[in-house]
Amino acid sequence: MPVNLTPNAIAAINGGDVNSKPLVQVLDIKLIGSTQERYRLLISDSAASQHAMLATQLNDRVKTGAVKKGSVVQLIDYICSTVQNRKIIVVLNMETILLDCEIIGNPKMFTESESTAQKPMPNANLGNPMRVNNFSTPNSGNYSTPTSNSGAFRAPNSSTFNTSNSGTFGGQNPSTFNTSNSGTYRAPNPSTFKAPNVGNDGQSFRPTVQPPYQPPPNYRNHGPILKNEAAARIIPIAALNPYQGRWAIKARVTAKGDLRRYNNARGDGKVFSFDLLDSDGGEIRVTCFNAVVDRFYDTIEVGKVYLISKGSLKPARKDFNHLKNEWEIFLETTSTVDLCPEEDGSIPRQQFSFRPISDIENAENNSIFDVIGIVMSVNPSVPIMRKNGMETQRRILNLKDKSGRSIEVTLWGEFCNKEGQKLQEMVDVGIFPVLAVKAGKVNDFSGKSIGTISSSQLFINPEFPEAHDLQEWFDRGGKNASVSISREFTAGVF
DNA sequence: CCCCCCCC
Repeated sequence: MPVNLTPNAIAAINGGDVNSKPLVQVLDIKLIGSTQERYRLLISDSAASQHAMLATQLNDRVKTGAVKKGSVVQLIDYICSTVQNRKIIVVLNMETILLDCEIIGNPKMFTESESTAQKPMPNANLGNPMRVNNFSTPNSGNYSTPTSNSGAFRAPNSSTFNTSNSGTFGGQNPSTFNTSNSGTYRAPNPSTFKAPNVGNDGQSFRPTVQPPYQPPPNYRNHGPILKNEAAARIIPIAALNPYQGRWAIKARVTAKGDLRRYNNARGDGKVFSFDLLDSDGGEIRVTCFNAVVDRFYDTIEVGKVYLISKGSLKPARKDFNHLKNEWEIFLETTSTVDLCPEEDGSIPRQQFSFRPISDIENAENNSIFDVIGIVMSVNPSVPIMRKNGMETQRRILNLKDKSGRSIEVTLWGEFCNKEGQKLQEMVDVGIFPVLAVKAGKVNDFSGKSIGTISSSQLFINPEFPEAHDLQEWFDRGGKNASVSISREFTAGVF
């Protein structure tokens, strides 16, 4: 991951700076000290390097592997002092931003002569002029077009798409739409399509590490701020780990699970989870229990962007969590969740990895798929009594794609009354809408079908290139030919 | 700390 170390940081610290919280890289770590165990680091700002003593309370960071050779760290509390006529940096507190990183730049050992010539350290981490951000388009919350829409969708302006190898930018450029080879692409925010085509010049990528999180104005200036409560830097979700002290992430909610109550040997309680995606494509599940549910459940809305900090990281249980992250965040009462009211076009609404329906034929039971197809028929919602005695809604529809296969899609719960209802109304008047299913779960009861789970999302007539291709295929005759891979062909109105 | 994702 690309990182910009703070330019001139070493010289600035030698010149007395104690406030800049620079990003530096750890080039080396040595255990020293005779009476007390102590670590000496060699730190670099990519141009200059210098030795630094680690405060002993941070020894565990080295021992647990939370910081190692190559790590990019943010110095939080530090001071340059002279020991035996040599200047040395003492690191009192720091955060690991990236655990592993190639050596950045070609740092040379810092010398005093440079210190006299030191320039003020630019506050490079407090803002990035390259950053393309903050489209003012309101947050629409979903891609769905209104029911009254004829089913036609507006093809996005092709000039805002980058169908070549845009991997260099990692999808960070909000105007970039990476549809290269893997079949994975990141659905841009709708506002992206209306944005001017800026930043494709190769100059506009921004470092992965983002500016420090500033608390909302109404929480500022409420008495003195303790030094260790200074704003945590926003880091990529992909860089989160349990050994990190303070962190903040800025991410969009891509899915929100229902509030569930449980009763087990440990007692009873309530729980809900939601899924996050950030501008670097990192994803992670967040879970809240009991009092924390009360605190955050109503705040969290799908499609909105939040600044989140002070949660704890636990290993993700892969059997219950399909997100690409080995960790899961548990929020606590001290955690903060702050809505970012301004739309951030750099964070996609979803990342898709569409697979042809024909692939599901041989897919493992319970595997998770993203599919996109044309809705051929929609059955009415029916109440289903669950084995635990709770009633829920079920609605089955039939989805067909260019692979020439169709499949039953089972909507559960609220999906029946929201998207399901809308889809039924469209099909009832002869419109065959495009439906994208994010994170559907494969079921193999008598043939294959796919069902919604709490992480699922449905998009009706989305403005994706795939949707456009599908519609064309459909109009050219795809409408009339397909083979179902589900147990019964849901004979519909076509 | 949950862990349900449902039905035939």
